Amino acid sequence: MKNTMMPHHRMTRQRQVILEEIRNDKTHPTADEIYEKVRKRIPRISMGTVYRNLDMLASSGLIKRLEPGRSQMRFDGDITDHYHLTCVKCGRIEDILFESPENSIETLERALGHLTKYGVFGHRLEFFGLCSICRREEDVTGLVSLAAR
Amino acid sequence: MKNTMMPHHRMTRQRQVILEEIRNDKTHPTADEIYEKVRKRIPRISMGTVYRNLDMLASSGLIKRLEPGRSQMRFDGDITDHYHLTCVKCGRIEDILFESPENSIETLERALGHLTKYGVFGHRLEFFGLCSICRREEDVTGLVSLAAR
DNA sequence: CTATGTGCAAACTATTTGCCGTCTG
DNA sequence: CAGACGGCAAATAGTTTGCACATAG
Repeated sequence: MKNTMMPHHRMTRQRQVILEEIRNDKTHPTADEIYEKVRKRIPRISMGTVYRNLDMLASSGLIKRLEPGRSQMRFDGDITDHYHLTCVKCGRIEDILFESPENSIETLERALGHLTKYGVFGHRLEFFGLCSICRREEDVTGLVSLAAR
Repeated sequence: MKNTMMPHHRMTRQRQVILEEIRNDKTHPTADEIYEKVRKRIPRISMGTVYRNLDMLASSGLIKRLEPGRSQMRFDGDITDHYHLTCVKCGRIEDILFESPENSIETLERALGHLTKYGVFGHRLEFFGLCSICRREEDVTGLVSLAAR
């Protein structure tokens, strides 16, 4: 009752290396950042191969495709459920790990759970703010005035 | 204590018509959909002008720029706070108006409110499911199996 | 008047694809 | 050894930009 006519996927060296590099990268890299890293190990690899593999790996669930509005796609080797913070200053994407007093994420997830009853199967929740690096630079200097996006 | 060196914006006919067309369109149109509509009223308008004005209108807050991952930008003349449902089948974007028993959105917003304490200024929350049109087609036939995205 | 905006066309960026030879299973 | 895959280069799609003229305020 499964795998009827499913194309068979091979684990080529290219695919293997791409997967490894994404898994070893906590920065949510773009396709060309991945390309550069992989190229150090497989110099003649092409961008087309990288994209094809990113597609394949994402649709088979081995990696996650992030889709920040506007800018390019980014990829995440961490496929466990978590949210991201997109930095409004530098564009970097960080994981959000709230162990807040209010357990906000749990409240959120509970609320989101209710929605599935109304025809919603999934959601994407993204946060905007300053990443840890930009927060440091910004310091007490000035608070960022943020147009809601 | 304001408007120091701010460029002055003119309300040209092009800008006016673009704004009108977006405001009269509940479908969250793409740039080229807007272009086609505007072209019926200003035949010689160019795509460049449409894009420049969409940028300007969005950054001045007169319209909202939606940024569905992958696909093109879409725009919304309704700038009041609301969430969207992106149809996983046809890509259409609908407004979500939950007046659910659990008041899920209120719970959500309350939870999201807490996060601002932790350096998050804004968020984007998108839902995935079937839009009203595709829901009708799908009928009782088959439930969509949805990879979490 | 003059800075802001327009039309046009060319440029750009990220991503996708066709072709054909290569290699995995 | 067949079908999946890779390299290469060209093609796309969406969006942006430089330029010279037009126009709102």
